Amino acid sequence: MSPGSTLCAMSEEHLVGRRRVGGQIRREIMQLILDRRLRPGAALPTESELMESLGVSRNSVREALKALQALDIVEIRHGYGTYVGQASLTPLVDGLTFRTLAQVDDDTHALGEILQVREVLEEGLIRRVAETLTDAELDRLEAIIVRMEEKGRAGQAFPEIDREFHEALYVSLGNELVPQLLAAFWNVFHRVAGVRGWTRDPAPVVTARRHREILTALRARDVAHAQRAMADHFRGIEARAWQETLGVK
Amino acid sequence: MSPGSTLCAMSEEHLVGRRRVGGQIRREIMQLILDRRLRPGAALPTESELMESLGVSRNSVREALKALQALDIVEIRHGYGTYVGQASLTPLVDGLTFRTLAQVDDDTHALGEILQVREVLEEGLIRRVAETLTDAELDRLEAIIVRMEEKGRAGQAFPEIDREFHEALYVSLGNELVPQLLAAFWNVFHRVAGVRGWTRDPAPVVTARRHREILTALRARDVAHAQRAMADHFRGIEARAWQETLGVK
DNA sequence: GGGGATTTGTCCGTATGTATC
DNA sequence: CGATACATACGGACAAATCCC
Repeated sequence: MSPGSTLCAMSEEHLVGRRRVGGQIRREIMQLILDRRLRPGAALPTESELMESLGVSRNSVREALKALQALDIVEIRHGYGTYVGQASLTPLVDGLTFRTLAQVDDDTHALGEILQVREVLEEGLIRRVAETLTDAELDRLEAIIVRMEEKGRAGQAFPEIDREFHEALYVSLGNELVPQLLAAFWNVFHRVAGVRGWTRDPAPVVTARRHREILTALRARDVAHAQRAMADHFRGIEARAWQETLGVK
Repeated sequence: MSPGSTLCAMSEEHLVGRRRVGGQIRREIMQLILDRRLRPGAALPTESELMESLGVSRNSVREALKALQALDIVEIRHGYGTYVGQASLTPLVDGLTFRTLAQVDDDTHALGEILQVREVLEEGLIRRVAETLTDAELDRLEAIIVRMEEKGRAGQAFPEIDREFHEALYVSLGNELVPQLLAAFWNVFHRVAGVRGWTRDPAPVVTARRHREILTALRARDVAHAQRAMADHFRGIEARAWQETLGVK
């Protein structure tokens, strides 16, 4: 396949002298990255070089780069250069956070939808890892839960440890997208919670116990039990969130 | 809570005369939408008005708007105005498509990860809807499958009908995020397949039969059967995709 | 259908801040 | 420290698209 044709069917020649439409320059820069096989972290041409090679002004190049930056497809370092980005799920987090916050009257519904997706995902995922988890991985989860319990006894919340647990749970899948998606949903939930001024977990000991329950089921290779424990965990999250919502109202 | 402080802790006064960093203007425009309770489709201030109210040049405003446009948070209509966008999952589709295409050597892995997430989601979702689907909804699914079978007998592929089926399957959940997420993954998969030049479904009759199997299980309220049928469906998709990949190699 | 007003799209030139060497 | 390369920002100008009268 000839370069320059995967993202856009229109060839370069047809654009000579004609004004580009929509996000044309954006797509051309993406195509440039693909054609040159640039990896995340690799340097892009400078703005001046892009101006010349694309035949557009600096402003147009910058607007396209800013759009690609918002998608985490490129990373711009002030005074240094532009580089290929990680194409992370940051735009998903930004979009979902904004959409949830925009539902000022009832964001409970939007948050509930995100929570339901997380629950469906984790319930299905834990079934898949329950049979393949090694003893070493179980021990790693054990260590994380011990830290949870310590924090819980001290009456402190542990959002980061919670996140770490769910991430460590699914490493054995070898699926890079899964932890990124879960982290994205987790971030949206906690960012919204932060903006809304919700208080920390009021009963960290209970939360730690729910995680312990999941690990116990996994050690026993009891898939059904693990799924139920995960579902209970989400019931707890829902209860906390909805209680806070009512409290604010 | 006072306006202008939910997305950014720094107050306006601290910015007077000081240069903004990173996506500051972007966040200020988002905050403006939130503060004014602007709904999707509502008109934003013009670029000139934003220049004045934010105290920055037109170029800076435009770069911020272009970034928000990439996130589908605003929609820009040439010669008309700027409007609040739908905050759809378009950026997720763009990002995942780019990331998959960037893995030139083996995109099988990246595509497989997306497929696995879709499978986990749909397997868990079908369990939830299996008990609540009404007869009317089952009849609607029936009608969709009939169209599939007609296309299949004619030897034609039916990607759009396939998508329609999976969307109709989960409307009873009342979760708006679910069909959007599934559609996003579906779009990434088929856009990559299109760029890679993969041929259409070689055996549409078989694909139609797998969908029929899902509906049969749902009519019988047989949750386990429905889950198995859905899993089989995905085995079929994987087989097709991997076969194509090997064929290209 | 025509014309004027409004708004976004593109471009140029210049000055400034920033990071690397 | 200076020199260089680069991104950031500003102001002005004109073109293109859309809407309204």
